[in-house]
Amino acid sequence: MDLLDDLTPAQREAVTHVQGPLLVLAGAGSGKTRVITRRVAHLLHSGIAPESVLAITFTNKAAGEMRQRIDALVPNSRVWVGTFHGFCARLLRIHAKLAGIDSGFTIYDQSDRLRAVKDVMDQVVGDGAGITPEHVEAAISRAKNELVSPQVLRTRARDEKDLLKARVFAAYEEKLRTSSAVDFDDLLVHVVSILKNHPDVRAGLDRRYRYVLVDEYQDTNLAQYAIVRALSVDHPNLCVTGDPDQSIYGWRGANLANILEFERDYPSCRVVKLERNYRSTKNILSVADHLIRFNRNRKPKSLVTENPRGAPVELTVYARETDEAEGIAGKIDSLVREGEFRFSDIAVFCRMTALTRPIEQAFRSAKVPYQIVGGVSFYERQEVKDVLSYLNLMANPKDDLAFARIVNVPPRGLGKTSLDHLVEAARQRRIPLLAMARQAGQVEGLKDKAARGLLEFTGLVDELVTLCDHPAEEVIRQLLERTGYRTYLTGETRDNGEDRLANLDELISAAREFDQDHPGASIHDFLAEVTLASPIDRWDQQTGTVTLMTLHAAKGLEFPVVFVNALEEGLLPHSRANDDNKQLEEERRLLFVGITRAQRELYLSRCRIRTFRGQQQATFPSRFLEELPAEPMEHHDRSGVEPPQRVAGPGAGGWPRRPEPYPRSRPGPREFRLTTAAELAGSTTAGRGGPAGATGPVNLDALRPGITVVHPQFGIGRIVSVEGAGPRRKGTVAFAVGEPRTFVLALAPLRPIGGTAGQDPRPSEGGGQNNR
DNA sequence: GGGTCCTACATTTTT
DNA sequence: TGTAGGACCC
Repeated sequence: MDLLDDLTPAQREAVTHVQGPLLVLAGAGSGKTRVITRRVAHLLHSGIAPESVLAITFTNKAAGEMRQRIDALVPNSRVWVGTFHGFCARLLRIHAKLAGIDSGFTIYDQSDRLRAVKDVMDQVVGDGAGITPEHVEAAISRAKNELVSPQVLRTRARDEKDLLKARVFAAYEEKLRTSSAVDFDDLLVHVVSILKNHPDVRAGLDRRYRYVLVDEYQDTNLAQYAIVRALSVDHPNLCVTGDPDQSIYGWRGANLANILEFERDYPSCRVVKLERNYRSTKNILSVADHLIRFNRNRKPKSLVTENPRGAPVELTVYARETDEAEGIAGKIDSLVREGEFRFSDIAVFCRMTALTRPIEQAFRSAKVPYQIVGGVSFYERQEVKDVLSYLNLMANPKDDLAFARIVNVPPRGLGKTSLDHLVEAARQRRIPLLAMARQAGQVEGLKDKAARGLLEFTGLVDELVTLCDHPAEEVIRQLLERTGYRTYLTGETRDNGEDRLANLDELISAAREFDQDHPGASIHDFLAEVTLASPIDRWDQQTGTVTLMTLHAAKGLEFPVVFVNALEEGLLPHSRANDDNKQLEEERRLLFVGITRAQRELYLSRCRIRTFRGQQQATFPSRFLEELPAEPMEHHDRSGVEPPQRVAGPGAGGWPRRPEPYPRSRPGPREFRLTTAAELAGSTTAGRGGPAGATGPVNLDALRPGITVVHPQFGIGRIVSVEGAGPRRKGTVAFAVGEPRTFVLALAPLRPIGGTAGQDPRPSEGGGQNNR
C-alpha cells in the first residue's frame, strides 16, 4: 500500500519530511499517532537504517502500540521505541562507569525513594523539624527534574526548611551512591551528565540516533529536554509532536516552554499544524474549544471536524456522590441495553483515584462490568515488592533498602532492635548491611540468636545468588520455595492470604512472559522492566468492560462514550491549584483532555453534597462549567433540590455548620442555573481570561465579621474576623473550600453577597431562573 | 521479638 | 476513609 494515500496535505507534509527539525502541533484527535508511525515507515522506505531511528513516547503502553503499528507497516524493523526512562536505563547500563555508578545498579521507584528519605531524615534531622519526608521527597524530585544539585539547592535556600531539605537531599544522594542505586529521576539526570561531560559519547549517540522522534513533547521536563537536544546537535533531524493544550504534567516538572519555543531552538524547523479532528462530534469539539479558550498561555488554535453534530453534551447535577454514581451506572446500562454501545466503548474519568470508589460500588450493584486503571500498581503490592526485593538484593548486594525490607520476611526473629544494631555497625564501618550481616558476630550489642539469624539469612542470599543466571521465572519459583515465602503466605489466613498467593502466581506469569520476550536477559533487565512498568500498561481495551480511570491516565486514549464526574470546585480544579493561575490552566487542560477523549457522547456531572474522606461537604460547581458554551449542552438537575427560598437563614448570618440533606423524596427535573463564584462576583462578562476582579467599588463598611463574601479565585466564604482600622484593615475569611485566608480588605477583590447577613448563602444552590 | 490495637495523619495526578 | 507508625502487652 502507499503510505500517503489516505492522508491530508498537512499529514502528508509531516510524513514525508525527512531531513531537519520538524514540529508537529497536533490537536486532539487529529491523527497524530498515524502520522508518526507513517513517518517512521516512510523513513525506513527511503533507505534509512532502522538502528538510526529512535522513537520516544511517554508511556510503555504508547510505546508498545507504536511498535506494533510500525511493525504492521514495516515488519521486523528493529526501530527502538520506548520511554525516556527505558531508553536512559538502557544507556546507563552501558555507560554506568561514566556516571560514576555500578552497571549493576538498582532502580528505586517512588516508594523506595520515600523510604530512603525517611531513613536519611532519621539520621540527619533527628526529629521532624516541621518538614515531612513527603515534602522533602517532592523537593528532591523537583530539583532533579530541573537538574539542580544539592549544592545549588542549598544556595537557593530561603529559610531553615529549605536548608534542611538540601541537607537531606545531599545525604540521600550519598545513600544512593553507597547502595549502587538510582532513582527514577536519576535515570535521566545521569544520562544528562554523561552527555554533558563526555562529548565523544554524546557525538557517538547523536550519530547513531540520527532520526529522533519525541511524542507528547509538551510533557517533557528540563532533563528530558536536555537529552533530546544533546542527541540532535550534529544531526538535528528531530521530530517532536505534541499539543500544548494537553500538557498536564507541569507538577512533575514538565515545561510547556519546551514545545512553545521549539521554533526558537531550531529556527530552521518546519512546523506542521494538524487541526482537523477525526475523533469527536461537532458538539463535543465545540465544548472543548470553548473551555480551552479561557487559557491565556497558549497558542490559539482552531479545531474543526467534518463529523456530524452529534448528541448534545449532557451536564447532570445530582444530590450526592452515590446518586451520581448510580446515575452514571444507570445511564451506561441503558446505553448498552439499547444496543448502540458495548461496555468497552465507555469510560469514566475522575480527577483522583479516590473518586472512583462510589462509582465502583454502583457498578457492582448495577452489574456493570468494569476495570479500573491506576491506583496501586501490581508491582507495588506488598508481597510482590517483597519478592522483588529479594531479586534486588541478589542482583545488587549493596541494596540496603532491599535488605532491610526482607531480612525479616518471612519472620526470622530479627526485630527492630537487632536491625538498629546492625545498621549502626554497618554505618560505622561504611559497608553495606548485607556485608555487615556476614560478620554478625562483630556487631556490638547483638544477641546470639539474632546473630545466628543474620548468618542464616546471608547463607540464604548466597544460595539464591547462584540462581541469578537462570530465567526469571525459575529464579522466582526457587526463591519462593527456598525462602519459605510461599509457605509463609499459605499459613496467612487473614490479610487475604489467598489473593496474595494469586498475586505471586501472576508475578511468575509475568516473569515467564518476560523470559519469552527477552531470551538471555538478566535479572537486572527483568527488574528494570518491572520497576518502570505502570498500571496503565496493564490496561486492555478489549476486555468487554467499562474503563474507570483518572483524567491523567486517559491522555492518548479515545472512547465512543465518556463520562467525567465530580465537576466541583476543589476537585476539578483541584484545591491545590486554587491560588495559582498556571496550575489553574493546567486543571483546565486536564478537563480539556477528558472531553476530547470522547468520540460520540459526552456526559459531565457533579453533585451538591459529596462525602469525601469520611466527611460530608456541600460543594460548589466547578468554575469550568461556567466556561462551557450554552448551546450544544443539555442540563439536567436530578438532585431534587428546592428552588431558592428567599427567607432568613438558619442563624444570624450563619454559614450552615453542616449542609442539610436535600430531600430525596421530591426528585424531578428542575430548571438549571449555573452559579459559580466568578458569576457571583459579577465577572461573567469578563470573557476570555476567566474570572477577573471585582466590578466596582465595595463599601468597606460592608465587610464585617459574619458577612458572606465571594472572592473571584477562592470562591464563597464568610468573614470570621477583622483586625485593625483604616486602609490597612485586614479580614480573615473562611472559605467553603480550602484554607482560611487573610486579606487587606481595601485591596482584596472581596464582594459581599446576598445583601443582608441573614440570607442563606448555601452553596451550590440551584437558582430559580433559567440561564438561557 | 512480635503481634495487636489505637491514634494521628494526610489526602492529586505517575514515567 | 484509609494507612502508617507508636504504644502496649504477651
